[in-house]
Formats: sequence, structure tokens, C-alpha cells
Amino acid sequence: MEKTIGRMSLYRRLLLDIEKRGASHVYSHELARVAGIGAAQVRRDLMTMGFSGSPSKGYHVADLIGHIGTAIDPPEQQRVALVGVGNLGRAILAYFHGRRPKLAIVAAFDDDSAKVDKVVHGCRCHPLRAMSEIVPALDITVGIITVPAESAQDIADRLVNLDIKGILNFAPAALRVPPGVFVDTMDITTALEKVAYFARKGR
Amino acid sequence: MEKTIGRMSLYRRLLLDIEKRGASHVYSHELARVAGIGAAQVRRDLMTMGFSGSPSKGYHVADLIGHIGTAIDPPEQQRVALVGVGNLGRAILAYFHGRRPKLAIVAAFDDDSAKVDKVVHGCRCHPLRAMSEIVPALDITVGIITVPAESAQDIADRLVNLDIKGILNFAPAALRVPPGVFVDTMDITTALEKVAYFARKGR
DNA sequence: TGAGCGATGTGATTCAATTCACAATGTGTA
DNA sequence: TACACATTGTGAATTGAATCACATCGCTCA
Ligand SMILES: NC(=O)c1ccc[n+]([C@@H]2O[C@H](COP(=O)([O-])OP(=O)(O)OC[C@H]3O[C@@H](n4cnc5c(N)ncnc54)[C@H](O)[C@@H]3O)[C@@H](O)[C@H]2O)c1
Ligand SMILES: NC(=O)c1ccc[n+]([C@@H]2O[C@H](COP(=O)([O-])OP(=O)(O)OC[C@H]3O[C@@H](n4cnc5c(N)ncnc54)[C@H](O)[C@@H]3O)[C@@H](O)[C@H]2O)c1
Repeated sequence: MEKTIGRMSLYRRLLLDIEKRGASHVYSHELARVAGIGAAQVRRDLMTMGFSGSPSKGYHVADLIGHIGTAIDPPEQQRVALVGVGNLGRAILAYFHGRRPKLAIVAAFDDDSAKVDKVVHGCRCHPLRAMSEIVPALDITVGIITVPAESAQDIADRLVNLDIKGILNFAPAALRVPPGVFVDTMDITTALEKVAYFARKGR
Repeated sequence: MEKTIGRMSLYRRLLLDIEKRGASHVYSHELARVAGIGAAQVRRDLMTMGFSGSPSKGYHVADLIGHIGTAIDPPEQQRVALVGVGNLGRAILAYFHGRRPKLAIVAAFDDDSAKVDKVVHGCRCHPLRAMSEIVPALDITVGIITVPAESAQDIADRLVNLDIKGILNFAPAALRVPPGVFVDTMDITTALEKVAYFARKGR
């Protein structure tokens, strides 16, 4: 069901578009077309999440958007820390700044003294050593790791010790975390190599 | 088998580390441990790719690195174009600059005249209109899309028309491409929402 | 030399995700 | 009213990935 959750976020974006175009209902096959997947998949996902439509009108767009929100959005603001204010870290800070009130990056950390204490895209960059104070104080539950691979496990361990429950990791390293902590690793290099491979070999 | 190809890139990085530490052989369970997966998975992957080890010594590290290279690396340089020199695009250009001689980002494109004709991390940023000339001239086969979602399908269409065979897409949009073109979409927002969701709900 | 150990390679199995296929249902039409 | 149609909801079938389980082999050591 992890896959389904991932697609909910996509569905919502598409539904907001559809709503903007003035449609009040969508059929599974319409949503499927814009999502680039099959209609049965869409119906199955919505069923899994406990939504339902009408065989004649399809799914009510505004309703569905609301339901997805209550299903996947945090009920109150959920706070995120980013560790490693390098090129990628800054791009992420810029992108999320002010965009999601319910899911906000509220602190950044780096061990490079040239970056510490600067405000980057609306987010203060703290020294690494301040983590153990700031993370609990702000009740941060999610971490984004954008440090070099060698440091990634160390940072993950610290975050876990500070009771963080989810990590989005961009370092090309397989993180070991205790059960109860959810990790998703986005390995851009591997993704590019895979695309290059299939661009050459097909399929 | 797409998943296996993805892991090969990871295995190689880990093997290079292991080699650096002076070990000449690895057992499947050792590689599995550092990769964060099961030993059977590792053996299955290596088998799928046609590699084999010895029951007594395990897999020969240097050999394996070489074999993975011939299996997944381009035999000669494969060239990549990046479209959308924004925050994320620049981070990617910085990261790959000079890192992979065999897989090089050799051209960038943007429609913002303030960016055009500047050299960003060793890569010249061309006006969008130059794409139809430069992509064939440099024999570029892979595209990276880092433009806003509204423009992503348009850029994908152009790239496909210029005979590109693989796209790594960072825009939160499902791209429609003809068969024979491989697309991988890395949706950072969705990934973060998923992590946040499981951080709250567990599993 | 040969028994025991610890690995590989792989058929069989399990598990999860996706897709198929169709009964049930509401709608529009004559 | 009754019929034809398009769509939902969902069990069943399919596909594909991950895992199990074990026959087999090379090494070590008595
Ligand atoms: N930028 C990309 O396109 C790209 C592509 C593939 C992988 N990655 C991975 O993403 C990660 C970040 O990439 P980047 O391009 O931003 O690198 P970068 O070198 O620009 O940034 C790394 C940042 O982490 C900080 N840092 C280093 N060690 C630290 C530590 N122990 N604690 C806290 N901060 C520390 C550095 O001061 C720096 O600010 C790396 O693991 C990289 O391999 C990035
Ligand atoms: N930066 C992130 O962390 C992040 C997170 C989630 C998603 N994304 C997605 O990645 C993409 C890029 O993000 P970003 O933060 O770099 O955005 P950005 O606004 O910094 O950069 C976008 C760049 O694309 C250029 N551009 C716009 N339309 C274009 C067109 N039609 N042709 C060519 N160039 C065009 C702009 O001039 C700009 O340089 C977006 O689709 C965004 O939704 C980024």
C-alpha cells in the first residue's frame, strides 16, 4: 500500500487541475489518462483508501480532493529538518519555502562554518551540534539528508536518536535504521544510470 | 529486471568501497549487509546479470566491478542534455560536472534570457530554440527535465522529436511518451509526503 | 583421505502489485 | 415502463519481485 499512498499525492495535484478547468466529476479512466496509468489502478487505489464514486457520474472532484487531504495530510503542521546545505539542499529549501504550510522545513544544519548562521531561503542554517537541542524543541519528526554519502549514516543515526520517524535520503548510501523509522532513498545517480542504460538497450 | 539494473549501480559503489578497504573477495551476505537487502537478493541479481562467484571465496571484487561496468556502462561516452537551469538543474549540473566521463551532461537549455549563454558549472546554457540544432549535433540520447510542471510535457515532446531515448524527469507531471522512450520520474514532493505520512502513521 | 562447514546457484514458493473481467447500478431514451 | 449503455466496485487471475530452501561444491582440518 506504500505505492498507493505515493499516488494519492499525484492524484490530488491532477484533481486540482481538473477542478480548475471547471469539471465537477471525473471518471476513473480520465484520471488514469492524465496520471499515465490504468483505470483499474485508479479505482483500486481509491477503493483501498475507502473512497467511492457513482457509476453514472464518476467521482466527485472536490470531495475527492478533500478526502485525500484528510487521508494523507498531517492534521496539524508537521516539521522537517534538512541536513547538508549544499547545492541540492539549497534547491530543496528554495522549493519548499512557503509552499506547504502543513509540511514545513523549519531548520537546516551543516558543519561548514561558512554556512552556519546564514538564513537560506527563509530557513536558518544551524551548526550540526545544535541539532540535539533544536530538533526536540521544534518537535521535528522528518529529516532530509543531503550530505555526502560518507556522512549519511552518521547523520541518520543522530536523527534517529532524536526520535525522528521518517527520513528522505538523497545520499547514495543504504541507511540502517531501527524498525519504526521509515526511509526513502532517492538516488539520482542510480536513476540517471538506469535511464541511460534503457536509452541504449531499450525497454 | 529494471530493479536489478538499478541495484547494479549501487553494488558497484559499494564494491569500490570494499576494494578500497583491501578486500579481494566478498560474500553475498556481506554485500547484502552494506546494501541493506537480503543475501538471496544479491545472488539472484548477480546471477541475472550472468556473474558467478566461488562457494569458498565468494565473489572476486575487482572482477565484479569490471563486469558491472561492461554490463551497465556505455561502451563510449553517452551524452545528456538538461532542460531548466533553475535551482535543481544547477545542483545537478554541479554534481555531475566532471564526475562521469562516460555519462556527461554536455548541454543545458533554458528559456530565461538571463540564464542563456552563461556557463553553469562547466556547462553552457543555450536558448531553448537551439535545442533542435544542438541535440542532434552532439548526438545526445538522454534528457533531464527540471522545468516547472506546466512545461514538462512540452519539453518531453521536443526531446522525443529530437530522437532522445531516455528521460529523467523531476517535474511533478506524468509524461506521455511513445513506446521505445524510457522515462523515470523522480517526484521529490511526493516522496517527502510519503515519508511524512509514514513518519506519522508508522510502517 | 574424508567428514564437516559454509558458501553459491537456482527451482520452488511466497508475497505484493497490477490487471482482468464482470455483476451490480444509476442514467437516458423511447 | 423497459431496455441499452457506460461506469463503478471488486473477486479472480496474472505478473513480477523478493525470499526460501536445498543440492552442490571447494576448502580446511583431523
Ligand atoms: N546534486 C545532485 O544532483 C546529486 C546527484 C546525486 C547524488 N547527490 C547526493 O546528494 C548529496 C548532496 O549533494 P550536493 O550536490 O548538495 O553536495 P554538496 O557537496 O554541494 O553539499 C553537501 C553539504 O553537506 C555538508 N556536509 C558535509 N558533511 C556534513 C556533515 N557531516 N554534517 C553536516 N553537513 C555536512 C557540506 O558542508 C555541504 O554543505 C550527496 O550525498 C550527493 O552524493 C546529489
Ligand atoms: N527544487 C526542488 O527541491 C524540487 C522539489 C520538488 C519538485 N521540483 C520540481 O523540479 C522542477 C524544477 O524545480 P526548481 O526548483 O529547479 O525550479 P526553478 O523555478 O528554480 O527552475 C525552473 C527553471 O526552468 C526554466 N524554465 C521554465 N520554463 C521553461 C521552458 N518552457 N523551457 C525551458 N526552461 C524553462 C526557468 O527559467 C528556470 O530556470 C520543477 O518542476 C519542480 O516542480 C523541484
